[in-house]
Amino acid sequence: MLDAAVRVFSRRGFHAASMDEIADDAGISKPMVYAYLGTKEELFVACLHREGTRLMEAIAEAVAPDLTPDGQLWSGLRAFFRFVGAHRDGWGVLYRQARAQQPFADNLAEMRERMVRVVGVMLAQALAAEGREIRDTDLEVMAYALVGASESLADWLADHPEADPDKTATRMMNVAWLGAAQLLRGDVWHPSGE
Amino acid sequence: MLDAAVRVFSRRGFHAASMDEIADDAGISKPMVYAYLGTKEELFVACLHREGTRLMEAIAEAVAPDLTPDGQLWSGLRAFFRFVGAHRDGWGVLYRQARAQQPFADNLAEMRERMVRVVGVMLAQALAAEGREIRDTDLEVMAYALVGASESLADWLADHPEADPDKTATRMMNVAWLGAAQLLRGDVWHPSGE
Amino acid sequence: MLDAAVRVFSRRGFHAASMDEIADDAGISKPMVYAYLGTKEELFVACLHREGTRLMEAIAEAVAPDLTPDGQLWSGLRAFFRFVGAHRDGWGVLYRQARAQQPFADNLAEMRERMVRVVGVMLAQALAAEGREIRDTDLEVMAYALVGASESLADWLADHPEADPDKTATRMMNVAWLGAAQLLRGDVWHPSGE
Amino acid sequence: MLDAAVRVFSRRGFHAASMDEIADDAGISKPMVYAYLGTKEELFVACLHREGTRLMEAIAEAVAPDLTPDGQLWSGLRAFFRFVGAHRDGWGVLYRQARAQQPFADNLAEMRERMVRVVGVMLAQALAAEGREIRDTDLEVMAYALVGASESLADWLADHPEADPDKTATRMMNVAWLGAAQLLRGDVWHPSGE
DNA sequence: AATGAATGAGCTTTCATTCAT
DNA sequence: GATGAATGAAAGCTCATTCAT
Repeated sequence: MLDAAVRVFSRRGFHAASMDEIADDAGISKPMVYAYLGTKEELFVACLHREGTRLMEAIAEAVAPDLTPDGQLWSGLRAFFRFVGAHRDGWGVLYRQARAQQPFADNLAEMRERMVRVVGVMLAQALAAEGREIRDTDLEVMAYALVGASESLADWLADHPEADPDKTATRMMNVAWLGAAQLLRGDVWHPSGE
Repeated sequence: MLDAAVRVFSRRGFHAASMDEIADDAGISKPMVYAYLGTKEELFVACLHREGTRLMEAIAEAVAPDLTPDGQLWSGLRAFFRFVGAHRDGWGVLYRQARAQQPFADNLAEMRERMVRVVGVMLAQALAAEGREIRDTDLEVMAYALVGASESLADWLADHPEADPDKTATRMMNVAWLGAAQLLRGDVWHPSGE
Repeated sequence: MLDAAVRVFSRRGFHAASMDEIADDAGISKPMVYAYLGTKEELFVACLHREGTRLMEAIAEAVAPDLTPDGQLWSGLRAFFRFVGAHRDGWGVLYRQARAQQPFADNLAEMRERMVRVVGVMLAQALAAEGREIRDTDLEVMAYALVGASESLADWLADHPEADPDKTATRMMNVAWLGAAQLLRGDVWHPSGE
Repeated sequence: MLDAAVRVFSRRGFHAASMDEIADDAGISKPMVYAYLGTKEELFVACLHREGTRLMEAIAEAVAPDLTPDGQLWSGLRAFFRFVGAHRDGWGVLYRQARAQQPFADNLAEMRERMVRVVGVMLAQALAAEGREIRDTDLEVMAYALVGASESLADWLADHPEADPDKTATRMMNVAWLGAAQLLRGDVWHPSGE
């Protein structure tokens, strides 16, 4: 039943989507939508929540704890891009929508935090394995950058229907891991002469 | 006068923003807004255009052609994060809004393409300097990832008013450049055993 | 429910009539008006159509094909003036409004054409009965004049609530038929000495 | 200066005409329009008045008191149709407009009354010349019918730019005068068997 | 004397939301 | 329990009308 809502929100965007169309698409009457899922905002949050959960589960399932750090990252990225590839409409637009509609910024922020935390843990483990450490803020920002780069490529993937999710994941891995690997080794770039 | 519009669009989002509120915020009457800037859509495009131009100029001004590749990237990133830090509203309108509102996706896409192209050129120059080359698609995707990571950190910066733009730029540089440097040297990560 | 619309359009004119007033007058809420009858223009066309159809039917019903030509004309005129007398509002909408509002001129023109054609056929039959004939343009203009005279008297009737429709019809018949009868006999007036 | 107003009212209709366009067309600024001619309604009345006066004058000038009754009618009709032919826009639309806009109904009614009275006088003179008389109401209605038929043909003329005013006048004369002549002779049509 | 700039008020239209059946 | 019917509220946009220069 949420499927209809996701479809319509994806197709039209949050504001342009009308409860009429959602009810129609779901094959039930409008009052039922209100009875089961409440306000339009609540409905959107519900969509967001479900899609977010599914994504998280898909990734969590893929990241086996016994893998090496780069193996974990790779598995996670691949799962992520596969999910986006399979739910181009749902994910891409839900995400893009949520980012733009102030009222949902918090819901989204929370989701992103969770992803950032997961990535952060991976990085921390990798660091520990190398016997090195890094400031928490740096870790967070780095994780942010990786998540952001992934989101951006996810957008790119959603806009290029013919693109291959796995290949996209490989590319992201190259950008991410090689950079990260350097950092993990202690190589640090800093502005020269300042 | 566009300032008010940028503020309100950023605060509310495109749809939720009402022309009444924009007029109020600007301290003029609604008909004046229409007289000077036309339709709500045209108004938004005008905001988009101005903010985009400002951002581009800020970056272009910073990137001196006689710098080394990493010097260019660093200058560009620093200018970018400084701009975002100083124009949080503008950034909100530019990216968070425009990305989600179908009608403006094109305007935004064009701008992003320009940035991606600029970054791509930098990378290509660096490659040439090393005597190496890379497939165009890979270049594009890589540039996309860098731009995306920057956008994401920009969001982070916009949400953390106390954060320092220059420090954020440095962090981004670390993620970006070290990773890129590896790639430029020919190191390629690929899924093992698949 | 169209009744309210006809009343208000007749009272205010197309432009000056507000959907609010129509909804009020109908005792329902504005969105209902839109749900049932669509746009203001569509609503007006609907009014036009209904009133026009009613008028045509009233006349068609009255004009029995087995009557003599003057009997037909008389029956038609009587039906016409009775209708106008009974539906003063409707008449107002039909003619006074539609004639002036460019977008509806066509709808009206079509109806008037139908009336002109009917009158033209009557005249032609009468001519044939007398073994005479007349140029088509003359016929059309004559029919036009008769229809116009009738419309004018209809206006007069609509403005004089105490006037008797049948008497008005008789008067119109006198003007119309005696003049026509002359013409049919071949008497033609022409400017002397020119 | 009224010319511009007449042009614009003709082109657009009363409501659709904007004061901006009128001022533009007149080559002066809007406040001047208000200074010289007042409200939009007042402006329209002024147009109506001027056009009406011109029409009346054109007719009055043509109707010499020493003519025979049919000579007077003919001269009047010819002047009328010539005027309409020469001012197709102005007259046709002003008239059609005024008829539809409630607020101006009175102004228009007054003008029409004047014409009816003039025609009535002609008919009464003709009657007197024949030594016959007729009830006042009948006279009025007859005059109304003639005026109405003329208006209708004027509309027709305004819509057929290639039509010849004098020919139209002749046709109207045929319809009008032959019918009237009969009536003047005492021939009266009345519903048979009722 | 003439105008550019400004606005209050109003109109059509659309929805999220709820009764009454 | 489910719905067709209904509405309050608001939004975009326009225009007759007037100041302040």
